[in-house]
Amino acid sequence: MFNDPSTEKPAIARRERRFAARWQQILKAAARLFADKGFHRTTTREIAEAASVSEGTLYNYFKNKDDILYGILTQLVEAQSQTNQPTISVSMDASQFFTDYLNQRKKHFDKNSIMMQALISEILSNSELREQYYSQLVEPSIHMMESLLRVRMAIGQIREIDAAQLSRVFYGLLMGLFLLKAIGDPVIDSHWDELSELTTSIVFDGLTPT
Amino acid sequence: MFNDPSTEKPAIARRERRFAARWQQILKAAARLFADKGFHRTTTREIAEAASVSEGTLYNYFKNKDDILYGILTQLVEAQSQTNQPTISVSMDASQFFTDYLNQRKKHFDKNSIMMQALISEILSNSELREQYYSQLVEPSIHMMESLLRVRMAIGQIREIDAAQLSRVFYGLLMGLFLLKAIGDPVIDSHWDELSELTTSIVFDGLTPT
Amino acid sequence: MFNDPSTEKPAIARRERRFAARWQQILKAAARLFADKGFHRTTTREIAEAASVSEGTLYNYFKNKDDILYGILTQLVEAQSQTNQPTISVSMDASQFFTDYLNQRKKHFDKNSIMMQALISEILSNSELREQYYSQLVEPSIHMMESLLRVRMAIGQIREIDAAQLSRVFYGLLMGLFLLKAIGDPVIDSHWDELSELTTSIVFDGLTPT
Amino acid sequence: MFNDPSTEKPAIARRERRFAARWQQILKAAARLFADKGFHRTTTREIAEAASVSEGTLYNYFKNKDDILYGILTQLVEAQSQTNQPTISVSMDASQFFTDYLNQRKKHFDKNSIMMQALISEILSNSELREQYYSQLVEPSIHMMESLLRVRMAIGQIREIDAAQLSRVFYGLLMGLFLLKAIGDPVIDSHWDELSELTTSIVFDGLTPT
DNA sequence: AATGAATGAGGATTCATTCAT
DNA sequence: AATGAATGAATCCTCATTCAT
Repeated sequence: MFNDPSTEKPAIARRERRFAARWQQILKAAARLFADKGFHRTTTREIAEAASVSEGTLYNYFKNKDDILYGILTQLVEAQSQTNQPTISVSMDASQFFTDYLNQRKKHFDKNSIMMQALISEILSNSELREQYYSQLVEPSIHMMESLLRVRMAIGQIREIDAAQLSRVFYGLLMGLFLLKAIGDPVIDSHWDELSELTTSIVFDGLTPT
Repeated sequence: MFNDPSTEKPAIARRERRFAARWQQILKAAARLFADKGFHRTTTREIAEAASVSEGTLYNYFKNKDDILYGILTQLVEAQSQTNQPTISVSMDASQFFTDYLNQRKKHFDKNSIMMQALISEILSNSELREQYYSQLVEPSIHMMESLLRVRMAIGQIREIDAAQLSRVFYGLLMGLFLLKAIGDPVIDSHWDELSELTTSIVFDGLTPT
Repeated sequence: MFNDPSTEKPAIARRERRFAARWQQILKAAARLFADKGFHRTTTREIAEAASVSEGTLYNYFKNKDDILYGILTQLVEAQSQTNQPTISVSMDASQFFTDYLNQRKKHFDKNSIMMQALISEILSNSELREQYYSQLVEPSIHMMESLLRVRMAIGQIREIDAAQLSRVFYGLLMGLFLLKAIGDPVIDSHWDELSELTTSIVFDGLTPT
Repeated sequence: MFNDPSTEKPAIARRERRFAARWQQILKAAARLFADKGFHRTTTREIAEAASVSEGTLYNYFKNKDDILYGILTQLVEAQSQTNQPTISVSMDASQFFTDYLNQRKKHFDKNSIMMQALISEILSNSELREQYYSQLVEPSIHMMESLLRVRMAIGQIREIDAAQLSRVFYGLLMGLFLLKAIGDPVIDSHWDELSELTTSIVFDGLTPT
């Protein structure tokens, strides 16, 4: 009788929004803790406290502790899919494009660094998570990079190299720098913002003196 | 009663060798398990079983479970200090030298990959271990690379770039490729042996078409 | 949402009562076991079983196994502080007063004998517990006894003796008799109720024949 | 052939003496540790170290850890049986006799206080040990005291009181004072040497003012 | 939907005892 | 007879998960 869709749907939407907000709130708290002390050293009690909810409530939003980890992955995938698209203009100068691309990746790292740090450690010791991480985050990135490189090669802006390998080398470089930062290297940390240009300079012009 | 060194010292030496052997045996077993399922998902019972000793025996060789981790680190440090020395001949062609260096690092990675995988995950979530890892393994490597680069710059074999940053970029590249392999990228895996040359080619000659 | 104190406070109070009840329930069970087989021979599993809770629940009420011991001490201190007050009427005949006092202590012993037996053994081998026991239970008792004695001396009901030492002798006597009972002496056990009078008779009239 | 008893027996005796010496050495070390930290908090490794022998050697001298405790008891029983005899002279003045007796007990306590402290805690939580302690140490002492008292009563030196109970009261008093000292009462500790006279004075002359 | 007490399986660690050398 | 490494049962405690309120 009272089921007026015009009032009911907003109610559902509101509930969904509330749910999503709480979900995020828990996720954020957990990510911060995972990044800080690692997944296994973080207790559900700590997560609950940090998220200002009770321990029981966690289980209304996540199936179990592992599920929070997968939630962070999902979040990261979404973040990346939003960042990736608006990147390229073929006409642009190749090295400028490359610097831009690196900067964009760096921005993405910076913005999501807590979630990435929350995951990275577990990725290396949890094979299921690792596979999902690879197929949902790493592979798409590499594939996109690969096809961008192919385009540049096709129009002669960069020389012909195995694009599959080249894209891996670049992706590896990015991960490596991120890792080195995470491990606490002071030089990387203090020059974090100049690294894109340095890398571009190395990669495009080479080390051979002119 | 009669402290005949010719009989007593060997007895002590034998004991020491037995101790070292057992220590290694446990360490190896633990490293394999840590690399496979992570430190926290590995139980002391599993380590004991894999090392064919009793659980109690573990504690005759290691203060606690964490101590095994530090033992692996110690082992890695030793392995690296043995690998690092015989590196360079200044006269050599710069890009050849670079390829050799990468190959040597790669060999080191390959030989100690289990121990590295055993550590890497924990490094990212255990700050004490991380600091030790950085100061005992990463920093020395980077410093060595840095001084090698300075020499090459001084003699004009490579152009002048901030050596501190450059060495980080290279070290990051190495770590990143190792990580990408650990994460299971098939392209990296199947071309693992060609990567040194590819990387040298990129880094020295650049991507710009000639 | 509406913080109606009339409903909220009782809820908290109810929780507190529930907590206190469980706390007591565990304490009682533990005290009985400690008194019977000693602290170290009692396992947390046994305590849990005897208290009809799970092992984990113990740790919602006590920080660790030692903490149960300190809980028993706390309980004893409270019991004593309630018993101690209603003791004296100065006008009373000195030996009558003394008998009354002994009887009162005896009643206290009897009522709390399980808790005392639970503690006594550990007190002798755990210095921190011993110090707390001394300062919270023994010393106050002795001090009270001492001041009572001083009053009686002042009004000439008992002769002048070092009150500090005298009160220790009495307190020691009480402890010794309690111990002798705990050790299982049959004579003490069967004459437990007459001991106050006997002791008074010895202490006041002396052993010298009249 | 070579079994010349005149040389063999001393050899055996020497071996026995060596055995007894080691046995004592271990016992002393253990008693000190038990007295200090309690039986359960003392490990066999600690005993071995304190006695300068290996852990395995302990088991050549004692069946198990408990057996060391019974060894201490045995030692104490011997010590007491040697102390007890040369005590009394009926002719002596009763209160002098009593002071002497207390002093002798006190000396015994002082001399064996470490062994007593080693045992006392366990006695209260180990029923088998307690029973042995009672029948071998407490009961004989009480019985001796009782018969001494009966003699004094018979000759009219002290008035007629139930000797069984009286001897318990005295024994309890002694134990209580010892306990109070063990618990760390400073007054008892600093007046330890005057307590015999004070006690005699109380017990013989009573508290009633003359 | 939220709470947090209760649960109990699981895990690291200790330690008395054994036994090969 | 002495040693001390090896053993593994036993124990305390933690923590993810459940469920009654």
